[in-house]
Amino acid sequence: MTAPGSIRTAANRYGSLLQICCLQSPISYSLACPVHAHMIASGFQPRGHILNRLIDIYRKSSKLNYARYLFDEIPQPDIVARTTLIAAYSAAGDLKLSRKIFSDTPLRMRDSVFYNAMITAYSHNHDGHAAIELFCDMQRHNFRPDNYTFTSVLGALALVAEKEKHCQQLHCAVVKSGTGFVTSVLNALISSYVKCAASPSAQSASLMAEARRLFDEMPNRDELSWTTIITGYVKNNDLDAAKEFLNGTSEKLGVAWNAMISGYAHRGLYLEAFEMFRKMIMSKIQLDEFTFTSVISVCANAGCFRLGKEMHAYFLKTVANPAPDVAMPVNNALITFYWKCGKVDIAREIFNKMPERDLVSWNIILSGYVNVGCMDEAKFFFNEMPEKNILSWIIMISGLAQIGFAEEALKFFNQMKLQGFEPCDYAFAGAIISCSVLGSLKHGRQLHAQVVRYGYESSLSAGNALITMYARCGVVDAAHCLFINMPCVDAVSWNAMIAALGQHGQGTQAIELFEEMLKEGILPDRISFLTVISACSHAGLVKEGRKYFDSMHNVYGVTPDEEHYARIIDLLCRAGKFSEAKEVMESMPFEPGAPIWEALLAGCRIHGNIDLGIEAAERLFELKPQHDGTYVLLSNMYAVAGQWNDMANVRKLMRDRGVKKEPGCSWIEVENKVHSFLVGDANHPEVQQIYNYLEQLVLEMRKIGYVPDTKYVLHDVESDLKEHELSTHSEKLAVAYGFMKLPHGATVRVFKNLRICGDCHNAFKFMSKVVGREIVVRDGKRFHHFRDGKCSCGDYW
DNA sequence: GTAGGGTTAG
Repeated sequence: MTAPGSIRTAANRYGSLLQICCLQSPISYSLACPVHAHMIASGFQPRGHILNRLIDIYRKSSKLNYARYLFDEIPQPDIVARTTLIAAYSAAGDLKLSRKIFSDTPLRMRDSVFYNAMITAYSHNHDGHAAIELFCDMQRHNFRPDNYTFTSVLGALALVAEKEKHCQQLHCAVVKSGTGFVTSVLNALISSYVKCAASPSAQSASLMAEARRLFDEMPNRDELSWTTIITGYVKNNDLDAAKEFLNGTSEKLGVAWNAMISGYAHRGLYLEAFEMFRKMIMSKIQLDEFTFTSVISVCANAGCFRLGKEMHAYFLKTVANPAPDVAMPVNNALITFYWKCGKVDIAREIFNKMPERDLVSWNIILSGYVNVGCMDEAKFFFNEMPEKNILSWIIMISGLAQIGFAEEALKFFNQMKLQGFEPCDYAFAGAIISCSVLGSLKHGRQLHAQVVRYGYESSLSAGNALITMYARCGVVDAAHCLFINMPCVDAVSWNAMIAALGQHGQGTQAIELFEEMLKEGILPDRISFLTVISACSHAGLVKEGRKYFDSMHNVYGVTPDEEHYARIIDLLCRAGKFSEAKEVMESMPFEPGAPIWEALLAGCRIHGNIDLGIEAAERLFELKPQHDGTYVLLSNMYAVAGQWNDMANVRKLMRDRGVKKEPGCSWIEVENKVHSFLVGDANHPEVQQIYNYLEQLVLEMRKIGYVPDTKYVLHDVESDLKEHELSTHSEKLAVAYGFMKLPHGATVRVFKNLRICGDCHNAFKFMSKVVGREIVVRDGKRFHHFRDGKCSCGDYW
């Protein structure tokens, strides 16, 4: 046992030694360890400030277990030790342990600092309500709130729904407490008003005015006051006001400069962001990882590859040997930059070399692979992730949906829910888009109901996805109704609705909507022009389509790209205006690629323009020798013209090159299940009943004038065999199945992967009359609504 | 022993 007289000496020595450990930067765990070991070996029991210092060293060295162990060993830990540990666990994200220590502490031991630490713990761990409640609680127990209390509890305001009410109440409490002139408290109050102003549907102007009044009347302003008001204006979209304040101070406010750069970046004002960065260097403001992160992200979004690479080099030069937590966000931005510039390999290299990665790093590399369509790589990273958040799932779901892997996307959506993630509006959007790919109206409607139940009715992403879903499932009226009732819409919503009308052959209405969008002051983007020109093309509105195409560059400054040219050539060729189409092709500032020749070939097939068709096909054979569509279109053209030898040659060429024709497949949703059919299907369990039903139906149709058009059977076979083959086309089987199984009178909605066949198109007109119900067919390109013997496309397709 | 501002992923 140590003699009583030497305890104090020992305590002093240990105290001094630990102080030396604390003075190291970073705090030296390796020095503290032997000191602590010596205490244990000599039987010295640390108390008071020695104990607290040890706990502090362990927590700052991320050795929370040791800190906890020490704490548990003490019979009566004092309030300082308790407060330190609450803060330590809170910083480590363990709110449970913080709360345990808090509630294990008897009321008579507590003080204001102790309460402050717990309020901060709640605030840092996203429980705003608990923070506010504890603030009230401490006052009920007669603990006086101080500067720290107010800055902490005001910080928690951002997390709660009724910010404004709480903000005003806390403002009153501040005044009552006598801390209303303390700079730090005023800074926190200003920051709270700013956050209230920035929340949606708030009276932003008056709240910002209040923030401004507080700032103007401050007796003393520090750097933080300036930073708070400047970033406040940035958050509330008033970059000009922010700039004015920044120019109005001589303080070197790195944080405010960084906020301005990212403010410009978020609004797509890349030039202003770069200008800010340049001025920042000129003003000799210290650049930090936040600066580089924002600027590199600007380079990524603006597509400035060379500048981005220079920034990369500049960062490595400016910040030598950055600590992992400094380098991480910059590396994350760099990974985004490289994959957005098409250099996924470099992105991966940076990812692999990072000493530490966070969830953001993983999500970025995931989106990189999803965006270049490498789903196998994406899945690999997804499975390797040490942890996932909702965004990780959204990246996978929407990525799969976008490349048409709809069933798999829905599987991911369900798996996400099973793993306890509550779907957000973006997750719903991915799942809803998948339903639109599948044509699964029933599932889409169920998801719509869930969107409402989860409170995402007003969400743009979910709403836009729902418009697309209803339209692509054939219910264009529902899409329109949704569009009209959306509380706020963006260019994407308008584009989705214009596309919906266009695909359903309502070209005039599509144009009207496009004009309405212009009147509303929404600037059309490249997608708007793609959709409106397509709408004109489907409806044969040549003059109008031409007008929009010409205006896009001249009036709206949107440079037409290859896709736009392909659509205008499609429009002209469908209308048989081949010389005009040729003129447009010659005016293009680039060599025609596959999309252009494909549009030309499709038009040639419709009008039997064999010579030009051959030219287009030959170019496509060079550009995309493995694409089945070219061979099929060309051989169909020969077949229609009765040139059987030429047709046989094309088929032979296809065989020799090992090109397989994508089989025609049609599907229909019946009672929550998707039934799919191939031509001459023999696999469906009820196929015999379907053939029998069709046979009877065709007899009825013949009575009112239906004659099978055998030119659509593209083999040189006997005529009655041709007729038989026609009657087994996949779309006919699916429609017949719909008649048999759906409730009497219900619209039959059928989907086909390829273009609808000409005889089927004709047959469905007769069927709609004989059976007296509507048939809607979505083929690879557009919709056909058959009603009372007519089709909505007016036979222009 | 306790606080307050800025960044990167859809």
